[in-house]
Amino acid sequence: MTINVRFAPSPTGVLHIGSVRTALFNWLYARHNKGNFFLRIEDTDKLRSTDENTRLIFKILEWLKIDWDGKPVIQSSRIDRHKEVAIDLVNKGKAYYCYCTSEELASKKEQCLKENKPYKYDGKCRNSNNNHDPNIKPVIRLKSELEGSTTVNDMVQGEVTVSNSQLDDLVLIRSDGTPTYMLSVVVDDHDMNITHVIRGDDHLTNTFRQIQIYKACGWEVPKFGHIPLIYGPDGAKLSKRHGAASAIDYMQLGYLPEAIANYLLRLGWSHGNDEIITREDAIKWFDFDSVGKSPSRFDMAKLQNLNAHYIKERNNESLLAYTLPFFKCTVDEQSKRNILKGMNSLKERAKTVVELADNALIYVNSPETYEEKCSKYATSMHLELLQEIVDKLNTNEYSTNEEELCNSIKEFSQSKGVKLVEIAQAMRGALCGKLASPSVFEIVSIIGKEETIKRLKSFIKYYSK
RNA sequence: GUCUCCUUAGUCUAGGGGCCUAGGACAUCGCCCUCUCACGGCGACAACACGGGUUCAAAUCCCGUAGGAGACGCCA
Repeated sequence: MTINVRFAPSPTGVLHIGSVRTALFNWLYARHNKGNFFLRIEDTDKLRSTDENTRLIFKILEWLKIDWDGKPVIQSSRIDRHKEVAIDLVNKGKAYYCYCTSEELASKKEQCLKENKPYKYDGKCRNSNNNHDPNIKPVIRLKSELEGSTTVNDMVQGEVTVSNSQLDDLVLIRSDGTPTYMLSVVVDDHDMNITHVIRGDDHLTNTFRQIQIYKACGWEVPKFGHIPLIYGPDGAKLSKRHGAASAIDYMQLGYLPEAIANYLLRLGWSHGNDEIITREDAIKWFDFDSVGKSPSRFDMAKLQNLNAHYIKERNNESLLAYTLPFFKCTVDEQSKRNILKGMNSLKERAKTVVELADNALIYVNSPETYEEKCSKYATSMHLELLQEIVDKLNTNEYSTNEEELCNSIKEFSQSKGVKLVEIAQAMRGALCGKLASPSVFEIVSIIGKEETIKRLKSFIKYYSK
């Protein structure tokens, strides 16, 4: 039997990072089992759904290389089918028209709240379809089972049973004639031949209601896997105030898709002590036995660590290409070549590509400003030393070969009785405008004699005033 | 409130009666390397929510308690 799974986000908001993990788990499960991974856009809430959000869903999945099979199903295009199923259920006596108004129900609900009783639709219209106001547009409700219990054998949560007395007659079709989410998911999952419904565990209790719809329709109930949610560092729902909740934010923050995927995979799933997991291994190893039941918190520090790892792992050319859009200025061809030359050193200093682009600026422009701390290495002594280096560079006494220059400057510092760090830091300030960077000798070797002299002179001039 | 689920260091987790003096990773701290910042290497700190059982033996099984989360819409 072919395994069919689906990812069914609704474009009513920006794609949440937790949803991305749901997509990942679905995708991994499908690929592991050589099944299909379908995509369905649940856009039936037309008021809140936007095309922009839909576009972003595709963009992020593509970015993460989570590819889907076939064409995405647009739920709103299937409304007629959903209605048809509901009408059919009414005809079979499995559902009924309910003429209770929202106001009426709201007051009943309030009453229950006051009395501290759990609210449930009382089933007023279930058996009495007479004497209703013809002006009222009815909803269609499912006649759910009153007795017994419903059990889900969940791939993650295990066996979970709920008494049917907890469930009420849910609305299938709203009074405006549109189908509800509960109906739509069930019909679509059935029609799409979904064999395994893998989603966030906020849907676990919905599942019991949905199973009743399956049963009423006489359809086979798929397998379910409800994965725990992801929370923010404080245990509350992950949101903007924790840094970022939407997947697109992480893209813009300079995280690599492979880092996000690896991080998300390890949140709630594990394979022994493995931390860095390739796509291939993830597909090979992924299963629901190793998905934990407890919710996890999002930890930026660990994501950063993983991101730093994947930055180092990327080859320099592809990393540069990926980083280019993150530069705040244009990067000409010569600068690109220089960045590439210094990339090995740049790589190990960056936790995000935003940082990488920032640090790579030394190969694009001369420093525009000097960090306050630079003044510590701009005393008259430092400036004199730098001037001597400028002169020796000018007369070619010093070469710009990294190793040779390093040796020369070391000798120079010894002859002057000055610690190497004093000279190196002064040079760093002059070359970078700040006191943290790759090796100054490497920088000189990359930007070359002219540029080096220019930057040293500017520094001397700036601090001579 | 009702129902459902969860609980190993700050965080992600391994573990499924004896291999546990509880393992790994991130974070933190220290040392080494060192032209700065990083990388890397070495090391340290740090957890079985609590209370009862069952058993020769419990992080592991059972029952309570506490805490947390989710659901209870004509939202999805």
